[in-house]
Amino acid sequence: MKNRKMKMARVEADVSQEKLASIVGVTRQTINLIEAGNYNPSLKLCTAICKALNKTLNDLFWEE
Amino acid sequence: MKNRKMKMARVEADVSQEKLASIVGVTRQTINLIEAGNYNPSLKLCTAICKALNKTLNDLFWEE
DNA sequence: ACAATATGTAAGATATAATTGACATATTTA
DNA sequence: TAAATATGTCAATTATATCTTACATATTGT
Repeated sequence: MKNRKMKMARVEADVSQEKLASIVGVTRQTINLIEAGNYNPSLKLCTAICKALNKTLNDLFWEE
Repeated sequence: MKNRKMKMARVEADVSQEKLASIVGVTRQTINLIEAGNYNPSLKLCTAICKALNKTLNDLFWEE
């Protein structure tokens, strides 16, 4: 399933996929894939994304 | 750095590394490595561990 | 309308998470 | 004390996250 929470947080922070990618040190495609879902990123990457967007793991990656 | 929070949650739930491993579908060594630190598990695995121990991502894997 | 920027996907290569098997040391329990 | 059970760690292999390159479609601004 798509990760809408992450996309919303990114758009709210007004950063492009490419900008976020460069901040956290991955490629644009990786960010795109995470938002598109059917992907299983590493904890380190999830944490870096959260910090870049001023969110926590539960905010962006916890379901239910 | 070691993941003390996860180890404490596991011990509190009274499950061995091996038991937890079988619940979440990985090997004992993988659980051991995560608790020992210097490891970067996948989001899916982190989530499975949290649910097995009745914790959230922030409880076990969020720093600061 | 055009140009620039942003997004969605794909195939093949590389890095690394996770496995398997194995052995040693603790820790618990009879 | 002895026997289980649990933990720590290693080397070699396999599975998969991430990279690279590339192309297409949206979207935004001039």
